[in-house]
Amino acid sequence: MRKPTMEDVARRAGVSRALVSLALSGSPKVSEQSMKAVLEATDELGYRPNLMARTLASRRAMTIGVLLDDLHNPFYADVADGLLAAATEAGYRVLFTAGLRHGDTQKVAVDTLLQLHVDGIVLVSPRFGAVEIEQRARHVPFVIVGEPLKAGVVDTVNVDEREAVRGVLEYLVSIGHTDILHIDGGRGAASVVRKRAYEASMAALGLEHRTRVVAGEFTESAGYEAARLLAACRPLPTAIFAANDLIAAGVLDGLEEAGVRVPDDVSVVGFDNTLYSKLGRLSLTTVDQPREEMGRVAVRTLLGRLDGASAGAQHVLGSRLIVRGSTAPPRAD
Amino acid sequence: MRKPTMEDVARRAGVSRALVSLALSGSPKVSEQSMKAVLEATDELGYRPNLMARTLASRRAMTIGVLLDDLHNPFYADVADGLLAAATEAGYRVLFTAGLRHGDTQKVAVDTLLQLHVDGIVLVSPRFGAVEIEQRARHVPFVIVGEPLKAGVVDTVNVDEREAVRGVLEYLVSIGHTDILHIDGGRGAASVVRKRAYEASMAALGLEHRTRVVAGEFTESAGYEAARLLAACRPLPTAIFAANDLIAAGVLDGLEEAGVRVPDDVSVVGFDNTLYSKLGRLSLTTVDQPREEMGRVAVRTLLGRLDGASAGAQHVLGSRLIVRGSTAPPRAD
DNA sequence: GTGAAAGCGCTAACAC
DNA sequence: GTGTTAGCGCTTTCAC
Repeated sequence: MRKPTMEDVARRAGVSRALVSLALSGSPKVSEQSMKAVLEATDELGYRPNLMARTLASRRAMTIGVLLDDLHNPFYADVADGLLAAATEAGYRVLFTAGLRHGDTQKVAVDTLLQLHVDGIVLVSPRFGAVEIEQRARHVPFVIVGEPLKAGVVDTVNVDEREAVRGVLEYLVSIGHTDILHIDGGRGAASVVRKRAYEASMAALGLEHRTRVVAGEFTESAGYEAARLLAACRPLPTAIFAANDLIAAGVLDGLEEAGVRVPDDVSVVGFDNTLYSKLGRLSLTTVDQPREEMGRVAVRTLLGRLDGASAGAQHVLGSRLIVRGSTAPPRAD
Repeated sequence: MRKPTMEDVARRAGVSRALVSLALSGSPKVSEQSMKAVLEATDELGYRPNLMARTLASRRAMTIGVLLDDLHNPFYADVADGLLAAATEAGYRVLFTAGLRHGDTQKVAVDTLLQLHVDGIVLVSPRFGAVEIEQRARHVPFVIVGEPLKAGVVDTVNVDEREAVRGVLEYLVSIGHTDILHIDGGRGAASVVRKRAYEASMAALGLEHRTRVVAGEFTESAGYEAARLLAACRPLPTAIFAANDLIAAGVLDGLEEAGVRVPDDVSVVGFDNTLYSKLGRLSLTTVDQPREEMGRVAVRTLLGRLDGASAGAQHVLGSRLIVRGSTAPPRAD
């Protein structure tokens, strides 16, 4: 069960190691005969070049490492598609890591990538802070997606969250809402940005006194819990702005169970335009981010860095509000 | 931007390379003083041991490679959680790869894993055949999850799909359905197994003449399309058994748009008990697989192989039917 | 065209 | 306790 090495291939093909190396990298200065012998030996033995040895010797891994925050959230799947497509086109491999949903395992996952000495690292919505990121970004280019950092040593790819959130609130106000509550996504930076944007927009719209935030987490069950609690309080808000679609989906669930109708009694807005928001009878008003494109831009940025570009680029892509069936003017009572 | 090596650390700490190696692996025979010097040098330089070099020298990667079929399907996220948890407990890292949703990129993804010379590989619902798998499993242990192969050189982890499908059909028949249509998931083996099981169960229940299969794919949009087509045909089946929850969710969507009510006009059953089936107003009758446990068993099996166990184990875990609101007795007309 | 030899960053024997 | 040495499997000059 010992894995065949280039030495084995060379012996079997009756040539030297160096020639095998040349042959496999498609060098033009290998005779047809040798080429054929090498290729034959290669697949008779089921030989695969050892990427570690190759990387060590050539000092290029041709690999991009990606940390995905949460495999449960389809948002990341689309970003991953974009990453994968762009990397593949450029001849790079992609290796994904993830932490467990709870706890502090994401940093460990990134360290794996770091230790693998991949050529560059993309963090998709990491749940740890700028300090820890920057201290890791000393020797390899980092691109952060979906986490609005005050970039310096890293590059970032985001939508303008403040503008997106303001768009949501302006829309809700335009159809008559004033009592708009926010369910946030926890202590992560992404959540904090949305919460701050909510607060700022409420203030800008003259609704500072109506500002209400319920603490949540980026999961469906957090939304469900929040909704169950809210449903028991009077007065109900006339609209709920959830920090993402998963939360919003949970909210719809919880409200329905409590006999609160959407959008008749309460309007609900999500964020991300994931599959969830379109699914089944959900029809969720939400904010669309160009997820795949974010992945592609991240890879392009990384490759740029590898080509010598300096760090600190901040790519801001456009988002748009998608109005569906979960929002309506408030009841006139 | 050159990455610091163990040599750099050694120089800075004023000791030899070997001692750094010992210190970092926590050997007890390193003086406190040296230990301190090494640790200091290590984080002043931001040093990370090069996993490639380490693996090359020690011939153990302490890493498990995992191919995930589709990041969009939350089923795999749960399996991944189980894999990650079990591997971490055992001191192994996990590296994930994925192919693009369409095309032939999965094999490339597995080849990356192979070339990395990870200690073992888990394939979660791979979309390529036994031949290609076995030819890759010559030099490293493989465990296949969610793909019922006639194992030999690989191990497998599955639920008894035939039994699960029969359970679905027996339930539907028991509440009065006889006209039960199946939407399949494409040409992959997993889909074929479910389709065959559907056909066999229909026959066993004396409903051979009612057997009807619509070709699909494991996506929501495939379900949606199928439903739109079906809705235009008369007579409608009284029940639809979709090959997974994504398809079923799409079916619900498509039927609703066409004015067909569920479960009043048609009952719908999915497969996987993913988040989708519980979400929002979906309430889908479905089959629950112990997803996380499947991941854990896969890792345990792999570690067993690494410990010298022979290949060919076939783990069959239990599944159960979850009845929710998308099924009811057919209308009496 | 082809082979010999050095070296990528590390571990593991083995000396001292 | 600490340093020396020989590889791990490969790429990459540089001769021939």
